[in-house]
Amino acid sequence: MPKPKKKVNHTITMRDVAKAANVSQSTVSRILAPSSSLSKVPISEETTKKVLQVVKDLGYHPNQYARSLRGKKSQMIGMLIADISNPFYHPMVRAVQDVASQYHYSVMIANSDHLREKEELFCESVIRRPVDGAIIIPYHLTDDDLDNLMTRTGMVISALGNHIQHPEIDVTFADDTKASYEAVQWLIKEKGHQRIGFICANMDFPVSARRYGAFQKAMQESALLVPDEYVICGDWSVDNGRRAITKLLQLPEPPTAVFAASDTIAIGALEGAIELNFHVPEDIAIIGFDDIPAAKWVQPHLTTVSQFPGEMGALMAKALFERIMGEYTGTRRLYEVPCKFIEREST
Amino acid sequence: MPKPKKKVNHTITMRDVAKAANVSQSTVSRILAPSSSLSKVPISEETTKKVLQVVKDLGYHPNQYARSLRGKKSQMIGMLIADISNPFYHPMVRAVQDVASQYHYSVMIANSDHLREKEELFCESVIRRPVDGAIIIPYHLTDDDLDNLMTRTGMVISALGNHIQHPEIDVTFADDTKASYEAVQWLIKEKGHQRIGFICANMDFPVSARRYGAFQKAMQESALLVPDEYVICGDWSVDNGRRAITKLLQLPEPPTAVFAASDTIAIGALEGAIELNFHVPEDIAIIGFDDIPAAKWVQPHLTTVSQFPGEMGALMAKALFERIMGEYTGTRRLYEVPCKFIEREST
DNA sequence: CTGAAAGCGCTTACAG
DNA sequence: CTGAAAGCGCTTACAG
Repeated sequence: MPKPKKKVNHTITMRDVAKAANVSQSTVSRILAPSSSLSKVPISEETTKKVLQVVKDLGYHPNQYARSLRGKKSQMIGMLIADISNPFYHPMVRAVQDVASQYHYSVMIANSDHLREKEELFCESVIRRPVDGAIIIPYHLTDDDLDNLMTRTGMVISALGNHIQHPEIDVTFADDTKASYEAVQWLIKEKGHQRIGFICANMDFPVSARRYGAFQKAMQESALLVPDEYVICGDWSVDNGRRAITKLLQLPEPPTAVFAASDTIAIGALEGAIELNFHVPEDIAIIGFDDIPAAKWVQPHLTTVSQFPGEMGALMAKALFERIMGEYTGTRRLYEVPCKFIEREST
Repeated sequence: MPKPKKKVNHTITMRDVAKAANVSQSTVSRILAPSSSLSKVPISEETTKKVLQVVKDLGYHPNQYARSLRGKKSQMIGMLIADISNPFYHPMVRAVQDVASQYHYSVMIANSDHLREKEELFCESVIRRPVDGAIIIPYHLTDDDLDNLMTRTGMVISALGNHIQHPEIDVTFADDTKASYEAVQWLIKEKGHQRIGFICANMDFPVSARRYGAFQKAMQESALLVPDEYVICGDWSVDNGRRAITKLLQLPEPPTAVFAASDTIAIGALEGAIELNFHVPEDIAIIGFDDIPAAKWVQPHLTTVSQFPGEMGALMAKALFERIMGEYTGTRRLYEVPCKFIEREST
């Protein structure tokens, strides 16, 4: 255990390195600058070697705040997600962090909780502490908001969700509309269901609305009626699924299948149905969405639609860094990541 | 859709505000500085009002890099965890983020993956970009490493795990040794098990070693023998649990109960056992550790030990901010968070 | 109560 | 190939 020594706390600066190596600060800077390799200014190999040795001996690390202030690069990206506790985001966050660390970038993560207020807070915080780029999953933020952010800070943006139309923002999105449509169609055609319910979060979420639209389209194409009581909105929680299924199963004429807009909702529905002594899938079939790890841990294993958030995260990050590094400067690119239907035991 | 306008990108600075309000930059700074409320220097109410109005009109936000460079505060904390994809950390990360945002602080998260190399990378990155404090879950980092970090950057640290002994680092820890001991004892005394296996990650993890020690202690006190084959180490994954249980159940004399050092391992064990047509808990009882959400989704619902990572995160963050704010400056504080045994159906 | 000035640790034209 | 100097946007003694 180290004994409490007084804090000398003499920060080692570039000047110290320069002094110790008998060169000017400019020279040290040129050698250490991230752009030094591509720099026009050549440095003698001898000097470089000497300086690098001193840097190592002193354990010097350049102060990033000074760099950010003086130069334009912050070596940091921001990431705005809804909620770090949502399992859907984990592979995505992890993928982004991994790509970032390849570039020696740090990631600052903020949660919006789907609240406009917190999304705006994020914008403010990247204005105060400009980042080189941001990966954003916008719910309330509009193209104009993002445009404002970009012109104001000069940062580049990579977004999730094809409701973003800004000409300079790369967009990655899951083809969940098609996947939802096909899943419902599968319930009808392959499994012979006629009465199908739909449980989702609030329709304010583009996601909810998209999947609801797809659900309705599939039903209508088979000339199937969806009574109002068959559609229940709430939030993304397990509890919402449990409450919803309880309501549905107590209907005079309950549905024989349910399409849930997320696995957490579906798992709640599964639990609720079992608690009410219904058999899944015999009495009631359940389809989820996302394929979170727990989907294959529950009994019966959940039929669901896999979304590849890790892949989406990697795509967003790659697109972002291509722009940050100046490797791409054109108009927006669209990355569609197909979903995959996974039949398990709950249907 | 906003049309591509050329980037004027004139950063609004404090000088702009000063000019517009007809005061000096110093005055603007005094009014906006985070410490302004407690500042010794008084400002006339009129000036304050005028400046604040201009700030609002211009949409000015102070540049945090300049602040960090000039002053000592960065308005940012670092957080080092093993892996953001591990469900155990989610409530903890979330709690930390929530406390931080109350103080208008941002959180920079880094994953160590339990790798010394990545833990050192974290240290380097907070030297380059000094934060006011850090929440660290150290595996390889020693008291000396942390001491070095503190004296070098002046930051304060709050850590998880009572293997950290540094006199100035507040430590939060779960009482998992006692909880493990009691869980195993419960299997013996209440459930009458004599042959109990133990599955964990690598013994290099203090966590593995602690829980293994507690397991052995409980067994020995009941004069129960633990054959070497009953103890299987690997990693924290579901797969490890599945592989381990397969080995255990194929032993000539398999255990009748298994204590898994994490829920993910336990869930793998559960799946593996069921795949081999064993009944849980009749043929083999399984106890996990952590109480991740999925513990109550699997069938049979997993008996486990709850760990309250959210509470631990909140405690660590609170302790940290007390030091950052200068409200506490004394020697290290210890926060022991008791675990809670949760009997469900897998035992 | 307010302002002029120095300086935080860097990068980058400008000179040589 | 290298150095002296200006300046990024702030905060904070130092003066008044």
